[in-house]
Amino acid sequence: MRLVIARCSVDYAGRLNAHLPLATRLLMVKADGSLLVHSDGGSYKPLNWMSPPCRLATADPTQDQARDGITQVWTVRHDKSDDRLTVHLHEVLHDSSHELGVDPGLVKDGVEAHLQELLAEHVHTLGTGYTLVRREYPTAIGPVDLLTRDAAGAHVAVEIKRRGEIDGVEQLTRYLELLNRDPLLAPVSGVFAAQEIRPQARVLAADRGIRCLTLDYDALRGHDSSEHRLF
Amino acid sequence: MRLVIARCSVDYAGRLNAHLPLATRLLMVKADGSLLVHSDGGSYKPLNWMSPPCRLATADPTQDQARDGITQVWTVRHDKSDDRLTVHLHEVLHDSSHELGVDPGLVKDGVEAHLQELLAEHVHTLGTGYTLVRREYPTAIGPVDLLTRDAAGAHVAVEIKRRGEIDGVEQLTRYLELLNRDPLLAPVSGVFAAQEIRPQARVLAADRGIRCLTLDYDALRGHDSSEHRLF
DNA sequence: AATTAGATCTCGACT
DNA sequence: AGTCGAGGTCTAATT
Repeated sequence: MRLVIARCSVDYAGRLNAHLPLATRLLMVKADGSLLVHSDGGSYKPLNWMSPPCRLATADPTQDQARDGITQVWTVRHDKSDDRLTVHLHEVLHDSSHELGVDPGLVKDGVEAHLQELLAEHVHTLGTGYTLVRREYPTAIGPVDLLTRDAAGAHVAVEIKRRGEIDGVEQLTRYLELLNRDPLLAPVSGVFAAQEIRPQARVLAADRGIRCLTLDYDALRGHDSSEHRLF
Repeated sequence: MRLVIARCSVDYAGRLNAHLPLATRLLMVKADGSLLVHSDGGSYKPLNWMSPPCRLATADPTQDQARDGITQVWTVRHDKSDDRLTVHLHEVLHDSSHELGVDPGLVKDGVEAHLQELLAEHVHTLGTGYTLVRREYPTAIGPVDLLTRDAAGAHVAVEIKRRGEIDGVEQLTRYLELLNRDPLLAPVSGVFAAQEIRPQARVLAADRGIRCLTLDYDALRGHDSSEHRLF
């Protein structure tokens, strides 16, 4: 990885055209030739970048460019498309290279799949006497996250999201419509379960006769009988 | 901006839990206290990060941690949530700080809205005798980019994209289906206009009887009567 | 503050 | 290789 701090202007041409006026920025050249242009604020997204696979070429300025104070011109071209990034460097304030090696990568925990797993394991969270029929119960338009029965034996379909938004309620509605056509299952009611449920989703769920359930991930995990931790 | 190259492990706890095993990485500390952890590959997304507003605290290792080879412990806490990022530094290979100043920011050009504006202005690009009915013609499922009439007075709906892909053709198909139900408009034909049209999209468009039109952005802009330039 | 739609989205899974 | 869905999505515009 090469790190360059430089006063520079940047132009991107590809899916759109974009221009960065002259200012001091970080230029990060990764081992695969990709380039990131970062300012000293904002979020994790660079101001400008070129994704791999791509190639970086550095060139001397033309006489005209040199007269304008440009000392180097970098051009990064994408291998597959005609996207290109052009950096005009005026002044290099720092330049260092570092050997990083291959990264072992990220280990994640706590995604939707895990919530489903946990809720399947602790189906009593839905209410006393609930039992699990199966996870990923298949329907014509895709699998329902959980199919359960309540204490009275009536079927209850559960849709699980990390963040409960309106489209999740729509999805569950479609499942319920389909499941209720099956005389062996009907009547099937619905539960919309999520760590956080948006007000609008709550309103729509209420309108559709769907119950909302806020999940406490840590509490569910705390009672996890298998007690398997990723780290 | 502070740039640190270090052998480190990283843990994130917040909306999910994630762990990065010990390896050499770039730690970028921005002026607003935000932290980005980058490897020497991948796209512009960091392996791990903390977005502003947040605060970075550095601490000495405990005796146990020091015994494990940890020389510094960084903790970044988000101001508004309880998200936190913990970095255990084992070996610092580089450490430099740089004054970047405020960035003037990105100037974008060539977005879909501008293409639409230009094509509306130069509706003859669609063919001789074409006239504009209106931009953003409303339908039940959303506005059609352009509704026009050809030289013979027949209606033509136009969908505009920067890059024409298959979903754009699907979108236009749905509009055409709807517009053709209106006896005052029918028959309505379609034009799929984009700077670049993918082969697959071309095939689907042909199958649906939709004409494809490749837009030359520079040419359209060159004839722009208003001649307003962003830069 | 909440919501919506777009992104040079990125990223992973599945076909 | 394409397609689909989710993301610690992020981001900006609009209500």
